[in-house]
Amino acid sequence: MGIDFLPDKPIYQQLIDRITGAIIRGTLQPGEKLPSVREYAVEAGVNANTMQRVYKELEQMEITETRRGQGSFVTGDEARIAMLRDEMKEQLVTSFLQNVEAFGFTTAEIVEHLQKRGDKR
Amino acid sequence: MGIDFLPDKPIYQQLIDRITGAIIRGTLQPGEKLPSVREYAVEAGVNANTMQRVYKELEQMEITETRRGQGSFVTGDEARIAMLRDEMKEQLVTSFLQNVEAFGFTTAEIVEHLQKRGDKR
Amino acid sequence: MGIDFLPDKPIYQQLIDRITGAIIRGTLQPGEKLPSVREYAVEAGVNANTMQRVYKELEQMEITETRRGQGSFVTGDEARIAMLRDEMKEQLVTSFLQNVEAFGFTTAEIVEHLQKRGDKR
Amino acid sequence: MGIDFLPDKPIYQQLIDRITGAIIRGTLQPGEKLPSVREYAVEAGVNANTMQRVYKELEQMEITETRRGQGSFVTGDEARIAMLRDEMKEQLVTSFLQNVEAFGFTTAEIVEHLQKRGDKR
DNA sequence: GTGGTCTAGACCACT
DNA sequence: GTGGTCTAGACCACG
Repeated sequence: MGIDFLPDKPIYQQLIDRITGAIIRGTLQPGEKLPSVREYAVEAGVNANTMQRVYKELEQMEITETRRGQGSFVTGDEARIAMLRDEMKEQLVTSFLQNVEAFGFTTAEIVEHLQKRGDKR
Repeated sequence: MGIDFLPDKPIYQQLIDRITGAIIRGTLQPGEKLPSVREYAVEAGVNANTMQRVYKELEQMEITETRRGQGSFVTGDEARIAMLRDEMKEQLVTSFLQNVEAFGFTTAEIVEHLQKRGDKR
Repeated sequence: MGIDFLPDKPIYQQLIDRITGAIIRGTLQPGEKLPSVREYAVEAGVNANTMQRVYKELEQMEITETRRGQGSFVTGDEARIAMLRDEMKEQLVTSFLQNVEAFGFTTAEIVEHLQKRGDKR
Repeated sequence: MGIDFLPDKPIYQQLIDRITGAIIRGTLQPGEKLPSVREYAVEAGVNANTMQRVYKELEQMEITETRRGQGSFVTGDEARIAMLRDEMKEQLVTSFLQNVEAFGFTTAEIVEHLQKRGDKR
């Protein structure tokens, strides 16, 4: 109980990423109920307001739905989830490539390094 | 005049990255003199305090040296630069892989996407 | 079975509006019996407590009467219904005009838009 | 000093509407600087966090831009503002018509009432 | 018991 | 001095 958060990224952002990841991965299924704000807050070891903000942003991203008095649910719209997956991948790769270029590496060089590292796991 | 900065990364950090990149790439040669704080601040369109901080941090990373009354210079220590290059690459790839895993993508899938994107430019 | 509710207005309020509308429109006649709380709750797909609250508020507005053991009935007082109709219209228009002004639109501009939209249906 | 807020609408929402209205109306010009979060909070008589939330949502709506350490500014993109104006009008009219129909009034009847009221001002 | 709003106040990052 | 994050805790609206 209690999640380890990185120091240089907002906690609420890390929580959003974590939940988004679980949905993309299928750990959280379409239509599945999320823990209540308060439950999750305790589990993650953060303040309930922080968790509330997380859920609110997830809803604005249209990847969860909130039903008053009933809780939050993963969207049932599987196409939306598939789209989200692509968006995340795109975004991940784009910002990575921006950095790669900013530092003057070639894509080939990086991919090589990447595969070496990826294989070891 | 004026650099385009990304909105969600500190400006001073982006400037550090930019200069570091130029050194790694060789655009800035070992021992070469950097522009003065004021010059560079004007050129980049940022506050002089911000630029001052950038130079200070570069010096702490030991990739530039400040000679009193003469300005800042890229370190002449080429081994240090080569090391820096490797550090940056390592760090870039590591944090990327962390994200890739966090979101449940496979390295293979990402590399494929990466190559598609990298080729087009 | 099951009514589509707007997400940002209380369900009980939407139900009150819906029944009030039916009475104003004459779909529900003066003196006519309303469905039982349970029946209507099932039909609308809401919690019975919610429906209970709806009926209670309708009675407080004096547009329905509850006869013990027999159920709820639309008031027989037709003058009351006519008055209700005017009240609703007044209230609707007033709050609309408040918004129109708050956002700096002119009444003429809005009416024009309104007629365009109203005609198409 | 201190704004009068309606009791049945979130304060932060009313503040968003108020600022949006000022922008649409031109009271706040494109590119103009908004008061700082703290200043406005004092002026409106609300907590600084509430105001912060308001500014954040305005930014998400892309009608203001935040520059770190410098404050918030109305977007300079006039097309965006024009679009916003249309969106607001559309939304206002749509929700109004929904209510009109829900209560069984005809558009003609309402427009007539609206013009009578609008003329008196 | 659920989510939503608001306040109060601390502390940090950035320019 | 600016915006951004986080905590703590109260109170309300809803089902």
